[in-house]
Amino acid sequence: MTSGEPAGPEHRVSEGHAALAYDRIRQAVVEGAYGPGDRLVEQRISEEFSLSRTPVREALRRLESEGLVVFRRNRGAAVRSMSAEDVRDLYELRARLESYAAELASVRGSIGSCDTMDEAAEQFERQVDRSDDVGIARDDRVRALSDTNNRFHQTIVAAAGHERLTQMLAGAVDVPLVFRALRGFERSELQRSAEFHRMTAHAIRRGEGTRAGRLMSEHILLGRDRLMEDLDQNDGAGRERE
Amino acid sequence: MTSGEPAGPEHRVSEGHAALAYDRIRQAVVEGAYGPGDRLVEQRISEEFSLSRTPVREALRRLESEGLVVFRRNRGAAVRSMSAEDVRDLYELRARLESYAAELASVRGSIGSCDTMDEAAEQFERQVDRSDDVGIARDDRVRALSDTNNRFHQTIVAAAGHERLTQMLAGAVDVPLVFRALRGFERSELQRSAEFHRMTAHAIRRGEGTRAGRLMSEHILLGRDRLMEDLDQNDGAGRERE
DNA sequence: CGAGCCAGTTTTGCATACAATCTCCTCCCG
DNA sequence: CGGGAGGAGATTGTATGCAAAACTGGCTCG
Repeated sequence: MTSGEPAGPEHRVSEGHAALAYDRIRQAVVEGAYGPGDRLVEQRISEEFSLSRTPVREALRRLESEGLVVFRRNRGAAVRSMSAEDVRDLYELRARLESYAAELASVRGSIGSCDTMDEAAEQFERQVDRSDDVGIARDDRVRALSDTNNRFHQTIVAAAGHERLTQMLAGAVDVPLVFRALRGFERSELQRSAEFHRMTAHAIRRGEGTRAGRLMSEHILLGRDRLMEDLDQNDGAGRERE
Repeated sequence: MTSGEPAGPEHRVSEGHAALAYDRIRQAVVEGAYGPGDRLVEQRISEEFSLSRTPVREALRRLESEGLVVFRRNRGAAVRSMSAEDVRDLYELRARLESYAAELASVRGSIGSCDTMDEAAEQFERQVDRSDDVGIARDDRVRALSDTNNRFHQTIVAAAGHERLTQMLAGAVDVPLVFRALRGFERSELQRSAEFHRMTAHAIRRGEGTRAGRLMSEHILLGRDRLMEDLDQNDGAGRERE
């Protein structure tokens, strides 16, 4: 191992340095610490994390395969920037994939996964109800909401029991955008999302795959519509070069 | 560059060693030179291609993200082996994605892409008609058929103009299986495929997205059914361990 | 005779070194 | 004063070295 971890065996590297770099870069991109178009220079990142370039490079290529960053030959990685059309397309793709996942979960899901799903839906609802609390910083509330939302969706995807689909959804759910969308939601919109979560979960539990799929699709497309308004207002064209 | 290229500037490395390794490993996997479960040892492969391990490793991770190989921590890469259920699931996923692509192509496709599509469909048909020729080795015929088939499908995907979808289909179309499926097709089944190609192309050209999507889906699911019979007969359970 | 364990080998995962390419800035010439 | 050649610095792409982890085989001990 390198120097730099003086004492403390609690610094687990159990998943390897590449996975660690992946997690941290991903989080930075998701939360917007690196904005669209920003270059991700291997040397700088590796110094930032006290690693060599090798695992950083590996992490970047993995993020590329998930669509979060783009590579250009001899120019390295940069955070992907998307036009409004790209966002629209991506959300429709996601809607179809998660709709499929919901259908499968209706057929294959276990009781346990249904319980987890319900639990996440209820927690989401509680967090929405408490969304007026001034005790917590807005960003922290959004982050908690985002985590719970992800947990709900991921539970369904896992219940579908389709490895390839799971892998693809990791690349189709543009987490930076979901984060941003949740941030811009009004309370009533959050409540509507919670409603869709409940309805979808209910359909899945009853094994009504087609309805579950349609609800999920509609849920995601509603989110898309709201996000598109946001993008139109704030970014104008939403196009960033380089 | 390394030694080993004494004379001749024609040895273009224009795309980089990693891309070269990617192409060659991929081809080996697709055509079955490496079978499911075979380990892909970095050292051996790099010697085989006269490269260092670095680009080979990068190529392997890329193939992993496309689902052709699997990695296990500290155990490296192996060709992915799939159960019959996995194959069934994968084909349904592909059917949905390509169905979406066909819908989009109906709306967004240019005249030029329609022409390319028709041309590929016609070539496929001609190759099917000539599939009795004894002048050509069976494997070469299948390879040509596979190439043309890929060209048809990829033209539609390209016409959809959805970058992310394109990327995903690269990982959802399990080329080894498609190759194998075509290999097992009877002449009548090939003719039916050609028929579906024509019908789908027609629907796309007329802008009837829903029909195009359904035809594409049915086309792919028919291929799946045929392949599943094959797998059931030849592999028994189709499960291979380590 | 079988289970467990220890050493040797293989292979991965990470670090580092080096060469090729790109970028950008300067400087010279028209 | 503008534009292009060229060189310095920055950054990627590839090669290689090394330590840790996993597999293999044989040995001991029950």
